[in-house]
Amino acid sequence: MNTRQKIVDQSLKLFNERGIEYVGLRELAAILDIRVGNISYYFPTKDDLVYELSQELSKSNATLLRERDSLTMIEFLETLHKVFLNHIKFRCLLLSVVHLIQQNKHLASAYKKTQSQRYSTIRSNLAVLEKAGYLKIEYEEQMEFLVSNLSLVSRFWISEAAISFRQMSEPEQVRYYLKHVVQLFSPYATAKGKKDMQLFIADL
Amino acid sequence: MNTRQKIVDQSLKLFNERGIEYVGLRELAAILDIRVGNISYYFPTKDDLVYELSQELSKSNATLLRERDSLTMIEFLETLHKVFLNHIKFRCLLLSVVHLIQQNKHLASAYKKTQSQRYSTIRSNLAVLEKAGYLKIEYEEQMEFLVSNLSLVSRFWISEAAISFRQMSEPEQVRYYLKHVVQLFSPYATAKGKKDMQLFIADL
DNA sequence: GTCTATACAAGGATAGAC
DNA sequence: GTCTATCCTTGTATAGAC
Repeated sequence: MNTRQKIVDQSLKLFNERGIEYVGLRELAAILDIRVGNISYYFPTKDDLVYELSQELSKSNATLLRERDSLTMIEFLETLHKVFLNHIKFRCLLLSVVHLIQQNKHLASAYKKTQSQRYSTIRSNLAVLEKAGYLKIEYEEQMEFLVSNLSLVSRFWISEAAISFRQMSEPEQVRYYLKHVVQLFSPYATAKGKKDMQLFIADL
Repeated sequence: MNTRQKIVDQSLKLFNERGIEYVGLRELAAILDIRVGNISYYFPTKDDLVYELSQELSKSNATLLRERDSLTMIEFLETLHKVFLNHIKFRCLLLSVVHLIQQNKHLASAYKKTQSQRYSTIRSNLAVLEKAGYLKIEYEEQMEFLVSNLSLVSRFWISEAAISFRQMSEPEQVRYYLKHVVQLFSPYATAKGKKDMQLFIADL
């Protein structure tokens, strides 16, 4: 494996373990048995390295979340499951998302684009689920709320878990928040939708 | 005003403006026209200063959030409004809550205590609202969900606003998320509860 | 193109003079 | 109670070896 890839892989590992802000470049270099300047060669600043990681997360989520012509409730929830697993893989980014966006201009503008796209994709998916008879959404406000709450939970579930559910294993945390999302959708689900949700929970 | 208090006040101001991690003690000292060592005299470490701020937030929230024998839906929402205003006053803490808890042992153990207390207070308040005929909660899972989602939104609304709604003024942000919470409770509200919620929104 | 060595500024922390 | 001087660590920049 080339040096660049080694840096990316090892930094993700360390950042996930201890937080981006608390892993120094010298420590990263020491573990890879290279010198700091060598990291700077591939990534002039630490922000550039973090940006690279953020792009990997963004790409792998983009392949999961896309607009669909047809979609079952099960498929929707399974996609969300995969997105949550991706969040675990890049947990350091989600734990620092606020600071990163405030400090890392490059990352911020990329994030802004993906987020507004993500938002409308979720909305479109929910609309498809309604047409297919899984959801019953009466007012625009309800749609707005569901998209908004789902976005907030998706962004911050891992932060809350880090604070409040450290004793739980990662798969347990994922299950907990997936059930949480199912509960969020419950009041807006048809009988057909509820059946799918129960099946999904049972398989979890 | 004594030096200690000046340090607390000015640090909160600066931390809120630019983030705890990005305000140096030298800069804080310069603005107060004192020297770094003088800050260290009152607060041996930066963490100690931040801990002091966290205690102020904790205290002022504790006077707002307490278990009640009787409670109207309006009162409940007005309390939440005040809590959200408090969050704005100490926004630097909420924006860094994850890192603070992971790094600041003192703060972490204090937070753990208040949080579990907060959780059961919210649950108790919702139970009172149900008894008073504002809410209709059928399963324990629904109660669990409401408490859990309300906690998550309360903790992270300000982080999400910082990322996604920077163009909105602070009062607009507060209104947005209060409406969000009302929407969250809507499916579980009785006619009586819905009436109160509409009144609350109208007065916002 | 790849990597090392080294220097620099800024941050928090601390010992000791007054 | 206040301040100076100093230490150590971090991110960053760059000159130069191969």
